[in-house]
This record gives sequence, structure tokens and C-alpha cells, in this order.
Amino acid sequence: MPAISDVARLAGVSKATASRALSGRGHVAEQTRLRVVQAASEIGYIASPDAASLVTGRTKNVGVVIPFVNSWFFGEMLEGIERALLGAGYDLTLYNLPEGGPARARVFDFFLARKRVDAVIVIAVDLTEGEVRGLERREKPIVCVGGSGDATARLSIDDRAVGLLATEHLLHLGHTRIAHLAGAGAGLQPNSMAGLRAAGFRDAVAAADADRMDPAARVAGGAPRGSATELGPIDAIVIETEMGMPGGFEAGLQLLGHPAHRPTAVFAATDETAFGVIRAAERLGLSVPRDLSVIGVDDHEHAALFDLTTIAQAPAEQGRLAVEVALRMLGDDARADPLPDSGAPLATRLVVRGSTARATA
Amino acid sequence: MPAISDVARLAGVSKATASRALSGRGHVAEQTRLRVVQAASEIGYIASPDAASLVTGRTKNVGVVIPFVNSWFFGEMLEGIERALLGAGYDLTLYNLPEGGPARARVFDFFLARKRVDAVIVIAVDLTEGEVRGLERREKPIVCVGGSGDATARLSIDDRAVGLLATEHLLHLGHTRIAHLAGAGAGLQPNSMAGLRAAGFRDAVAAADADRMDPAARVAGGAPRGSATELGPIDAIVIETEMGMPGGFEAGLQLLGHPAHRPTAVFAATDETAFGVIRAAERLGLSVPRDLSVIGVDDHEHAALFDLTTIAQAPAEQGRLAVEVALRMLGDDARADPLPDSGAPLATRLVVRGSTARATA
DNA sequence: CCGAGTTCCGGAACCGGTTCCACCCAAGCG
DNA sequence: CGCTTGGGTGGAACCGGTTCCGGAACTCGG
Repeated sequence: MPAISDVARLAGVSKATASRALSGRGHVAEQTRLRVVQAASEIGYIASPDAASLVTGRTKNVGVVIPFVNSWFFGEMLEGIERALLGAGYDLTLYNLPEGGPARARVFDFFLARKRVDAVIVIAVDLTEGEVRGLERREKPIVCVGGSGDATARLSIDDRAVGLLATEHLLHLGHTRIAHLAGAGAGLQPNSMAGLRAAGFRDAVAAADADRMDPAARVAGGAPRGSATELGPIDAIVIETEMGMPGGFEAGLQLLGHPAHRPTAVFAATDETAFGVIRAAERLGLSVPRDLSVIGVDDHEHAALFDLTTIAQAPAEQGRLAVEVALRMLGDDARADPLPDSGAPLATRLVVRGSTARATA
Repeated sequence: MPAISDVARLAGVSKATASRALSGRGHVAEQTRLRVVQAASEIGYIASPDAASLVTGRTKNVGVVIPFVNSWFFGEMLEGIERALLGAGYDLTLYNLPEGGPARARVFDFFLARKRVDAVIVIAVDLTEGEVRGLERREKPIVCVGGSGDATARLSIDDRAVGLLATEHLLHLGHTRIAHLAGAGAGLQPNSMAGLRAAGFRDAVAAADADRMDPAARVAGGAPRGSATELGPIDAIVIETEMGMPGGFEAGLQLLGHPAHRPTAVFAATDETAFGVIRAAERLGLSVPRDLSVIGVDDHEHAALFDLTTIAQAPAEQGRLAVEVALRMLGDDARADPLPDSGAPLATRLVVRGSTARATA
């Protein structure tokens, strides 16, 4: 393996000059720079990142902590992160952190504590105070995407607004018997993704109820004054379930099984849950959207296949953004301004497809 | 950040002894070893892997090259790899390599060529001769899982056997009009996963045809001698499609749309394709398995939900195995025997669920 | 023509470990 | 009792880069 001293010898310069010529730092005459570069490519020289990071303290490597890879959303985000890092010449070291087992302490105390990563991107994991302090003590920037830890750069969509928007879509279509399939733990953890979406659901329903109780306030809807009679409250129910297709399927069978109190619309916390619901509906002989409207969240790659109306978020783009923030915190980004849109929630938008329709009285 | 010299000073020994005590190499008196360890934990010493790898040449890090993370199968395998590496104290550097773009050359010539990884695990990517040589020149072990490169350790299921097994299952159930939804490119690349599964399908059909043409040979089936009349050939068709749910759905609609030549059984190259077919069948008002039997490959996490008969393979387990082989090639595994089951294909097994049934005359 | 400021370059220290080698000393052996 | 053997330890070289510092050469303004 050729070392930089070999390059220097071949080019007839010192190690110092060779280093300057190859790294671009410091002043080197254009002519000698070319000689060095030529010599390097001639013997196939490749710098050892270990040696470089030993002295500079920078590893050109960032750690990514993620609870699953095995799901569309996280996989997509990981791809976005990977692409962005690779483009910037960074390596990506993956730490797959399943639900708080013993592996977690090991990752933070051993793997991340070493000087092998310049920064850490944490996805959908709530860091403990100690974990944050441990990384800060080693001066490693942390960028959190989702999750609800403190004291770090944070990127997140506004999950409550998502719940609000999805529910309002169903309400605007005239649905009055609505179910929300919330993620497990939505009730116990009000600040979790599941909890916030459920809160948005409840708030939207509450607002609609107030509207219906007080006909005078109904102006925005443009309803004719004459027909302003008091309406009954919205029939809303929240069911907690695992946020995957099987969870949605099970919950859907249960929810839609009894024709008596069957809702006419379902807001599923994620698209995969929605897929499960749609399958359950079909299994029960219900037609979507005629008998049941369904809306999800994510704009999953299969959403179009299921013709699913959804609140779109772009996980790959979010990953890219997380990398940008991280590199900026490392001062390794052309743009100087530290954090342009810090704090602002990430974009989401309603994508209307064929799984939602006006309620048939 | 405390360095090993700090530990040495505190313990009253030399750097050399401190290094020996902490790494476990060489002879150190038990008493002094304890003193060093005590001193190290006292000041929170953590060894710099960069410095260590600079001199030892080992980085305790392996690179993983994978075409997607954004799919159940690859995500699952990645999880298996990650878990195994973490358990062995190794880091995992991820290189997500989308279909041969310019990124590919960059990954191999720049990222992997550096001395940052001890070994490379390549998943479902066909390495070029040059790529293999490049890594071998740097003495980095390569473990391939799937794909069809040469000259390296290789782990793979027997895809032809998979196709054979799946098709025989349908044939044994009495189906005579069978379609195979092969992966795109199955025809062009006979050694690819898609090509091999399709070959297995064709071979099984050919064998059954031979059987039906020559009634005398029919003994295994135990059919009564008297009824041994010559039967028509199996009606088999191969359709190439993208191996995902949308691909299966589209192909399914097309295939099942015309009641005239509708097959009674479909062998889908992957479970996700099968899911698409099942949805297409349901959309067309067909009942699975009454009107159509469907079999897939993978034992996807949703296979049970779709009640899908499938040929199971365990990607996470395959990932774990790949790591084991890689570490063994690095001599970093307790077991000394270099490659125990080298060459032998990985295990698969038929999982019969409710999506396949006996053909109704 | 002479100092000041640049540009360009080489020598050497340094990052933080590992390992070779030499040395000391105690135990075992003929 | 002298000699080997080998465990236990410290000094120093070394891995492969980067960077500080100082010197040489060259430019430029006064």
C-alpha cells in the first residue's frame, strides 16, 4: 500500500508539501501540485482516513441511530440520509437500535462514545438526558428526526397538525361517524407521534362539534342560513393498535364487524395501518370509498396502488435535510448560516386519492 | 479526552503496559492489570479506534453494499447483519448502491478502497471483475449474498430449487393452468435470481409434462393403472414484471382479466408480487384459493396476513451467517475452521397456508 | 536599494495507540 | 551454583497522515 511518503518521493517533494497538494490546504505552486497529483495517481495512492482523523479529529463519518430499517418509512429515510452523506464524502455508520434492550446502552456507551463519528443523527428515538449529555461532552452534534428528546437540533413534522388536517378532510366530506386508528401508546404518551396525531384528531372533532352546536357560528361553511338547525355531536372513537398492516387489519375487522355502529370514515395513523383497514373492509364485503372512507399518513410507495388518500411526508427528503443540518453544525457546508429553518416543522400535504368520498347521508 | 498515557501515569505504569493490560495481549501481572483497568474507568478512558487501526491495520468495521434498504427483504437482512456485527464489536458502514449509477464507481474506487473497512459484505449485487480485483488487491475479504459475482465467498439460496419446489406444490394440487410471475429480466439473465426461479418453474412443468405423456412412468403418484390415459400438456405461462406489489397487481389484472384462459394457480417470484396478485384477484371478484391458488417466495412479514403459501427464507438469518463467514475470514471468530458449509445453499422451506388449494376440476 | 509581506517548501513534532526489543528478576534444572 | 527459561515491564520505534515553524526566494512599495 503506497503511503504519502511514497508519493512525495516520487514527486520529489516533502511529505508536508505532498499533503498540502493533495488536501488543498495551504499554498502550493500549481506546477508542483500537478506533479504530486500525477505521482499519486500513478502509484494508486489513497489516503488513510484513520491517519488523517487521528490528527485532525474529524472522521468524515456520521452515526445514524434508527429503531428499524425494516419498514418503508425508515428505509426510505435511511436512503435519503445515505445519499446525502455519500454525496458529501461522508461515511454512514448504522446503529439499529431495537426497543430499549441492553443493546442500547452498548451503542451509546461504547460505539458512539468512541471517536469514530463526527456527528449523530437520531431517528425516532427519545434520547435520555444522560445520552444527550454523553454526546455533548464529546462535542458531537446531534440531529434528531422525530422522537421527543431535548437540547439538540430537531427536525419533525407537526403531528398534531397532521391529525387535524386528516380529520378535517373527513369532516368536510360530511362524515359524522369517524374512527381513528391511533398508534399503540397514543394515550400514555401524549407527546409521541401517535399521541399527537390522536390529539389532532380529537381537536378537529371537538372544533366540529362546537360548530354544530352553535349554528350561528357556521359561516365559513357557507350553509344557507335557513337550514341552520342544531346537529348532534360527531360520533368519534379512537382505537389504539400497532401501526402496521396486520394491526390495521385486526382493528379494522373488529371496528367494521358490527354493522350497527359502523363508522363511515377511518383516519389511520399511518398508511400501512390504512392498508390493513382497507383489506379488512374488503374482506367484510365493504366497498371503499362507497361504504367507508379511509385516510392515512405518509404517502407510502403503495398508497397509489391502494388509491389511498393520505397526508404526504417525504422521509427521504427529511433524511437529506437532517444531513444538511448535521454538516452545517460541523461547519462543513458551503452555506454559512448555521440553521436556517430551525424549529419550523417539516412540510406535509394532503394528497387526495380515491379512498375518501363524500358521506352518503 | 483522556489518552492512554493518562491512564498509564495514573496507574504508575508505562504506555506499553497500559496498552497490554487493556487490550489483553501479552503478559501482564494480574495485579497491575487491575490497577490499569481501575485507572482507566476512573478517568473514563475510551481507546481511539483510529489510532489502533492505524497501527494494527484492523478497523473493526465492515462495509455493507446493498441495492435497497427500502424493502422488507433487504431491510430484514440488514438488521440481521447489523445485530451480528454489533454483537462482535464491529461497526457497520452502509453503502446503499442504487442500480448502477455513477455512485457505484465512487463507492468502490473511493469509499471502499480506503482502509476503513476490514471486509465487505455485498448483497444482491453482481460485482464486476474489476471491483473484485480491487478489493482483493487490498486484501479485503468479500462475502456475497445472492447476486452472481465470482471469486469470493458466496452465500445463496438455490433459486432454481425454489422455483421447482413452488411449482411442484401447485402441480401436486392438480393445477394444470399455471402462470409464473417472474422478475423483470428473468429471460435476459438466466443466472439472476429471477432467471433461476423461472428456470425452476419451467423444469418442474417439463417434468410434469413428461410424466403426463408417459403414463407407464406414473408410479409415484399412485394413480390406479386403469385410468392411465395420456393427458394434455400443462398450460404454463411466464410473465415478467417488477417484483413488488404494484408489479404483481398490474400483471395480475392483465393475467386474470380474461376469463377464457385464466390460470388456476400463480407462482409469484416474491411474496410482495404475490400480494399484488391477490389484490388483483380480489378486485376482479375472484376468491383465493377457491378460484385461484397463489404461492410466493420469502415468507414476508405480511404473508400470514394474506394467508399466503410461500417458500420461506430467513433474510435476517442469512445476514447473520454472512457476518459469521466474514469474521471467520478475518480470523476473528472463536471457531477456527475457515468455512464450514461453504458452497452449500442456504435453507428454504415450504410454508403451506391458505392461499393454495386443490384444483377444482 | 532595502525592509516588509507573500508564496512556497522542508524539517520535525504530533495525534494515540501497538509492538519490537532489551532488560530485570525469579524459578527451574543439570 | 551457573545457566536457561520465561513472565513482567519500560523505552522507543512506528503506523500515515497534518500542521507548526522557520527559512529561502521573490515581489513590491517607498
